[in-house]
Amino acid sequence: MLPSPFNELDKNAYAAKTYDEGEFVFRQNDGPYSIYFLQTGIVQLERHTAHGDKVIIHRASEGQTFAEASLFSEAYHCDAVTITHSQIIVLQKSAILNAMRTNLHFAETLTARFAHQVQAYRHSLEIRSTRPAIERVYTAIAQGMLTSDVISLATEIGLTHEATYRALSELIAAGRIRKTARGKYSLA
Amino acid sequence: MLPSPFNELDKNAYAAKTYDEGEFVFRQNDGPYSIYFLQTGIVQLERHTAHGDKVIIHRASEGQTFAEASLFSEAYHCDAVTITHSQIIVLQKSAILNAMRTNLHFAETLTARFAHQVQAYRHSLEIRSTRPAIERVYTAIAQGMLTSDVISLATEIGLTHEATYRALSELIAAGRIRKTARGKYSLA
DNA sequence: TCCATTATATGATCGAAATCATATTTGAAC
DNA sequence: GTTCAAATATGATTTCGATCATATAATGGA
Repeated sequence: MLPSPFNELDKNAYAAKTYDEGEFVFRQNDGPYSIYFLQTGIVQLERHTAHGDKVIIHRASEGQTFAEASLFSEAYHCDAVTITHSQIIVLQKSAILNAMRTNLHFAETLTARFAHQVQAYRHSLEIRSTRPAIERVYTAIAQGMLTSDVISLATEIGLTHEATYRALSELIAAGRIRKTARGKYSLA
Repeated sequence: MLPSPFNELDKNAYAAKTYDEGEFVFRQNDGPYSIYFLQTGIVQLERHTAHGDKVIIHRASEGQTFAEASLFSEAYHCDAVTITHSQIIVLQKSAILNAMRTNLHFAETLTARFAHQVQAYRHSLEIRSTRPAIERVYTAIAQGMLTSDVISLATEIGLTHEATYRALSELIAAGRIRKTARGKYSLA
């Protein structure tokens, strides 16, 4: 349920909590006390500038952890607000830091998790910079990114699903991919 | 010169190397032996699919490290090719893993580095998804992202410099920002 | 089984940003 | 001081993808 290495933590190192839409999970300059695993829902991380402008830093979605960097800072640097009703596992910062210091395997697995996330985000940025859309979709198919449905893929690569469906049609017409089933495609 | 915590490594844990344009820094399925700090130049990470398509995973630019995730894998999963003549510091994987296991401070600083990179990439993805361009540029200015020149900012936020200059003009016309000097702007 | 919802798919239109072009300003190099 | 390159800036045009619309097929629940 919890992603590795957090599943190795002692049970009392974390607790499940539910939040209504619009609740604050934490506030800028608070704590930081915890990092978070979002089981269901959406949480938005926002910062307020000196001029009062709201800046959205990140939108966390289901299955993601957030506020990891607060493990290494003296305060949260943004607000976290639930956009929908959300179920969140709250992981004690102190417990994680302690596990990092006393459990070499935990420490290494956590570092690996972050390193792989860096890799994945770089990849995401790269594919989102691929233009035009037809090449972006082709690249995504070539990499086997169409694992669930086309709409999810579209979101992942930063296109509307309409643009993605159109690109898929054009790729078929050009003989570059084949349709193997409804919503399933493979390279020609 | 080397970003923290790599500057704490023993001198013989790394070595500077120069590569001509088009040279391979490493190849898919090799090693992995090392991670890399790119001092000057551009390095492209590419993968080849079963169908022979080249997929660009990431373009590393000056001042960045790359292939960090290979610390935790049994082989490089892509090729690294220099796009321009490049100066690279090659850091021994074994030395880094050793430092992680024997030096708690090194381990924690490395984990923090990755966590902060995750945070930065999430932020980058978020701002790049901000539409229209004028709001993206405003958000960037509000966050103080214009630290060097407009062209660099444009690249950072995923716009052409023309679009960025135009957005800046419109923001001035709308009274939302002020021009403080050539190429310098602040919130109105 | 029927109904509601979601995914798939394509058509039409529009607008935003890329592209191409050009001028000016500035700073660095010689 | 002059030259050259790079950054700043704006204009004209085009194109790509977003948006809005609509239809069908599949899926899950009552």
